[in-house]
Amino acid sequence: MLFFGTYVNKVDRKGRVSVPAAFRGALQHPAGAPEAIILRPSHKEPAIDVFPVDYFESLSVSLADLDLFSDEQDELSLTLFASALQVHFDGEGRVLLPREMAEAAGITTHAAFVGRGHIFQIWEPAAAEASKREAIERARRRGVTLPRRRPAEEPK
Amino acid sequence: MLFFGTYVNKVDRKGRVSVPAAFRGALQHPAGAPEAIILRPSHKEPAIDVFPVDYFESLSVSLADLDLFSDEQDELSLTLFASALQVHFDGEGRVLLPREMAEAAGITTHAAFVGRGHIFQIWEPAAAEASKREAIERARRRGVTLPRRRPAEEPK
DNA sequence: CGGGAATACCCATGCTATCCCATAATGTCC
DNA sequence: GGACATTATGGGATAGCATGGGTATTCCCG
Repeated sequence: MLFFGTYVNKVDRKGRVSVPAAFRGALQHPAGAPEAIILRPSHKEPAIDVFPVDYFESLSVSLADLDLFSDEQDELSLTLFASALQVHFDGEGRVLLPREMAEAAGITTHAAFVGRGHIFQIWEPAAAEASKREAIERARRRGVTLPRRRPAEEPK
Repeated sequence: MLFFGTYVNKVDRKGRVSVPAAFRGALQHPAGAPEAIILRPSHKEPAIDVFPVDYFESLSVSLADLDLFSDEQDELSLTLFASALQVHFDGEGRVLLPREMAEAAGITTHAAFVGRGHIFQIWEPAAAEASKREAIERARRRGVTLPRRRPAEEPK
């Protein structure tokens, strides 16, 4: 399932937000209602990356193949797990935004849920809007098309 | 179950700290509440490595695959077992930090619990923060972010 | 053996997260 | 277009968590 579109929801005074129903639907847990999601501060943008639990687990499987005390395992496990958090839905489909992540993303009263395919992000709405605009502008200037494969790296 | 996230808890004057509830939950002991964990000074970082008892036991099994009396077996068994300690939870989910390990990690009034997948670590909070930041920075520079497969090796 | 320290067990407390119910707004189906 | 289901939101009550301290017990050193 993929995550599409942008939705802005309110953050209540307890720090809760409803995850858009469209996204909850895309989370379709095998056994009925989705239970939880994984949050992680985005390392490139002032936003929170959100992973479905099983997608995140597929990322972490590769770690199990690495030798326990290798440098590689060390570094990856630290970046992957140390700043990630699992949060659970309440009965109404809301989650509690971890204070620290919300602050880092500048989120206060409203949160923008931005679909990005296999994952989605949570932004401060104005920042999300600005970033989107900027990305579109950059893409236009560059004449980006739609590569079917991942480009080697960005020019800059 | 995996260990996620970073939590900072207070060390009381008797040297006790609450293990974060999220971690206790991940310890899921078959027979109800988790009983104990294994602590070991990390040999690469100023921190305490923490293993669930059964995971630690599974490590010792793989150790048995190495030739007895080989240098490798010798070295590993020494580092792995000689300085390891088992500590028990009290009724409130706290453990007593062994003085020596706490000192070696520079832990005084606060302890940071850092999830790393199958294990977690206990750090002095500022040191944990610094190390995490560094690892993320290094990973980003290498372009290794969230690999789904084991990266062959870094280009550079 | 006796005394002191370190440890384990117990209870108390403020705080936060979670559960549960209520309501308004929106969308859907026939 | 009207009845109903779903969604987003709000708030009160409760349970769980982190923390503090008192006290009994054990261990060790003399």
